[in-house]
Amino acid sequence: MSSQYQFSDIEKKWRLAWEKSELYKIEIDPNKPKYYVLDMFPYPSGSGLHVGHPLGYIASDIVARYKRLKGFNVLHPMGYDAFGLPAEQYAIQTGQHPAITTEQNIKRFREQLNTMGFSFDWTREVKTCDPNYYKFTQWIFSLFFNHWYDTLAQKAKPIKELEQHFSVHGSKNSCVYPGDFTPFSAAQWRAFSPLQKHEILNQCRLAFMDETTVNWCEAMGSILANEEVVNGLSERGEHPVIRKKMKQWSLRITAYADRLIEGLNRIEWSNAIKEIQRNWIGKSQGAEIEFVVRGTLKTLRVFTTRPDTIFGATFMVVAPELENLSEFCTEKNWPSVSAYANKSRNRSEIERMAETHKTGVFTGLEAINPFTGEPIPIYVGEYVLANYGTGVIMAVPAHDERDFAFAKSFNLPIIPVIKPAHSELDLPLTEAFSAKEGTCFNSGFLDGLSVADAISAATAKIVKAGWGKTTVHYKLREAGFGRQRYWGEPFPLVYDAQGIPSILESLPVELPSVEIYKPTGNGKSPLSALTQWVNTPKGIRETDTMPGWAGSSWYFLRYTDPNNPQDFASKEALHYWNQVDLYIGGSEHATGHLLYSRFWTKFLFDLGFIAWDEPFQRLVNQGMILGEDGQKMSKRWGNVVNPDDVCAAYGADALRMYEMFLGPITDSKPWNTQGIEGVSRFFGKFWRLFYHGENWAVTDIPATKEELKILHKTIKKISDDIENLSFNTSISAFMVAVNELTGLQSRKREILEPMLVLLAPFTPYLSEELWHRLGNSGSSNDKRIDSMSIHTTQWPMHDSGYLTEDYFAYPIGINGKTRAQIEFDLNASEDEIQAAVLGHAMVVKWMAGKPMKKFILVKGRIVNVVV
RNA sequence: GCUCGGGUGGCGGAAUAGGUAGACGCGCAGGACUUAAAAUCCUGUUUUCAGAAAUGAAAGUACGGGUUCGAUUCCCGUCCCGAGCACCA
Repeated sequence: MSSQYQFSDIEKKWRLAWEKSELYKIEIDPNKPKYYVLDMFPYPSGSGLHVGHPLGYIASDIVARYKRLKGFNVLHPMGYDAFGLPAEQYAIQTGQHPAITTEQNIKRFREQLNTMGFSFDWTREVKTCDPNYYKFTQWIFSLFFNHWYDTLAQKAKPIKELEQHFSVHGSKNSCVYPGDFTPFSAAQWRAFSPLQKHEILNQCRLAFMDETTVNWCEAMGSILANEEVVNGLSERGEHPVIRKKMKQWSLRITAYADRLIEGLNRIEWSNAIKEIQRNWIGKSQGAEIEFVVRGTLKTLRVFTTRPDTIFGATFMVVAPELENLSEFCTEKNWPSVSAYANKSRNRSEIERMAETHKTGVFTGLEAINPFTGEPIPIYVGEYVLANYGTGVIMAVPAHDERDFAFAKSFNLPIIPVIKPAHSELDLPLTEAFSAKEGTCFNSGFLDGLSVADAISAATAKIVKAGWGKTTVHYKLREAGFGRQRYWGEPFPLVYDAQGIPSILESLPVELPSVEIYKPTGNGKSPLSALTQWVNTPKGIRETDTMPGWAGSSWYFLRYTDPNNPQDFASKEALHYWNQVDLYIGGSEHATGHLLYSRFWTKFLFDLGFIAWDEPFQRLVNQGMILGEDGQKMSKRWGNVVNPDDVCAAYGADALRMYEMFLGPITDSKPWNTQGIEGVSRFFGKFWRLFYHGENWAVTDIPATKEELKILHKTIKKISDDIENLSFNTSISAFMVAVNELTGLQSRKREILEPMLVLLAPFTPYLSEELWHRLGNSGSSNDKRIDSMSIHTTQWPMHDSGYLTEDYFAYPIGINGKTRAQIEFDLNASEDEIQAAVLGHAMVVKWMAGKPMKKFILVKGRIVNVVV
């Protein structure tokens, strides 16, 4: 056995030993409290890892190991989000089946993870592309299909119950979300054809077919989700994206909008992520108001959050995409209006956003402002969006910047109705006064009211007069759930001759093999070419596949019981492992995965499958590790550091320790290759506490009070720091302790053995090795290595008795400036201390004969003399 | 533009129920060991001024104010950086 620290031999030896003994395999154990610590599901890319990737895994592994040592039964699994575009793109390029390349990537990924010494229970590995897994993804989809949302009960209910309701009561009191179908009676329902029934039920199902404007990317031959489009270009590849009507499956996430906002108050996530989700859901409280179109029986319904400004509404604007646009236009004006509308419709998002000034066309019609009775012109204008609110606005140019700009270009009247509470407006206005505080004027019965009061007063009047109602609108859109792609979960359904879908009960519906992976270009997936597969005795299959986020929206539940063939997870496993206690991953998933997972969790909660409705109790977003030049690590900049190289040169323990030492886990910070030397030197120093030259130097001599103080101070610090995920400071504490012990030439088992346990979560290999060299090896015929592994021992308790001091060297300040330091017994009285301080030569000097005004003593902290 | 974070040595960063600013590490400088180098170890290292030195003084946590015996920490204003959202009525 070498007296030197030879990390490569040590790490290899223990890696094999741990694997052989299945050290990290866990089972339900009702006698132990559970702890579930999870890393975000990685996509097994072929390009390998850089040192930034494992950052979160190292942090979660430290917590997992710490919790185990504290006596918790820790669930710490790993798996792969294996469906998705990159594997498919690779298949298109190389003609290799994505399942094969994905499997190769997974193998390599797992090797890299194992090198770094993570304590994953690999018997629980899940892959979203495995039929044994996606069988349940398909099953959950069928649950969405078979449920509707009851707005009164605020939960999902079986569609059968709704059909029952319809056949007895018709649509009356059905409380179905969103419920904007034409009302019908029970008799009518019973008389409806299957197709008519389907069309109504489709408007109720939580998974439904939606004719929507989608983001169509020609280059990729697919629809993209809103979050996959950045500034009118595809996030991946930066291809142009246009808007296109398409029928596809969607999930009715907006039914859960309120609960998704509310739940944020009950979870420990960063403010940033909560705020992003709130913005994304974009709830606004307001009113819908009917404006009569002058000279017709028609009305235009607007949505506004500022009914207090209605006396200043001087025109209206309708969105060009509005279906029934022609109804709100005179015949004479129709040619110019429809020309404008067509142009807008065909313009891409980028073009429309690039437009700096407001455009529009007069419709020739006027509406009556219900409050003033005055007619106001109706325009069609691109700046009004069809898919938000009602697609129609009342424009108040004095108090809205966009309306102001529009009024300026069309020379429309600008009537101010709100002024600052304690000053006057400068008239004429040069810009909109859009503050949400102020006082009403020019506003009839609202004059003198504050904005808040005027909103309630105006709303009350609107409701009382029957002009409208209070409503809530959301920015959140329904979640498009179809991709015209090959490498994803097939939908478990077929359509009959009339196009009515029905669920296939026998799961999984396996993804068939194809010859050509490339999208067809006509908007259909490669599966549509497989006529034999598509045509079944029961009907025609859906050929879209599910999006990448389908499998990742529930994988954390599967880990609790990953090999269960009957259920997505057993009741017992779900009950025992419960919520994820700590979830670590990047913040880029704020509006995708993290929102969808919360949605699915709430849905499964409604159905009674799980007893909690938030998946991740505590979420931590790790920062990025930048290249040494301070730029993002990428091949393009040539600044990528490969963890394999670091492990080979310094060892996995050093990589783990150094990544944690760089700075707070949540911060982005640059990598510095020289910095890792510091960690290496620390290992050397620590090792030399055990070895003096060639010789083993640890003794059983009892430790001194001073040594015990160092140990217990460190136990307390490390325990607190891990709980707070403050790993950088715990590593400093280790270094301080080792420096102090080296100074004392302290080589006692009583100190070093607990120090090793403290270090074990950070440096699993080094700690295990020295633990065994200390003699914790059990008998040679003991086959179960975990009975003697440091990773199954107990975390030391700190004894505050060793930490209390008898004396403290007080800094003595004169008017707040430290001028001297005097040691006092901590039990000394204030009078005693004051007398001694005032008699001290330095104090006398700095008081310079001036009288003392005040004497401040903070016990154990500071003394300050005020003169 | 709006929202949320954040500005501390040459660098990564410590320290906030208000109490000795700069822990720990990197880098740098000097020294020990060595024929020499590497490795290792030791010492110093916020800035300015005075001093040969020990040391002493002043300033200092983006900037300007305020509260306080005392502010990196709390309050007000300004500037800068990062992230998110962005015609959402």
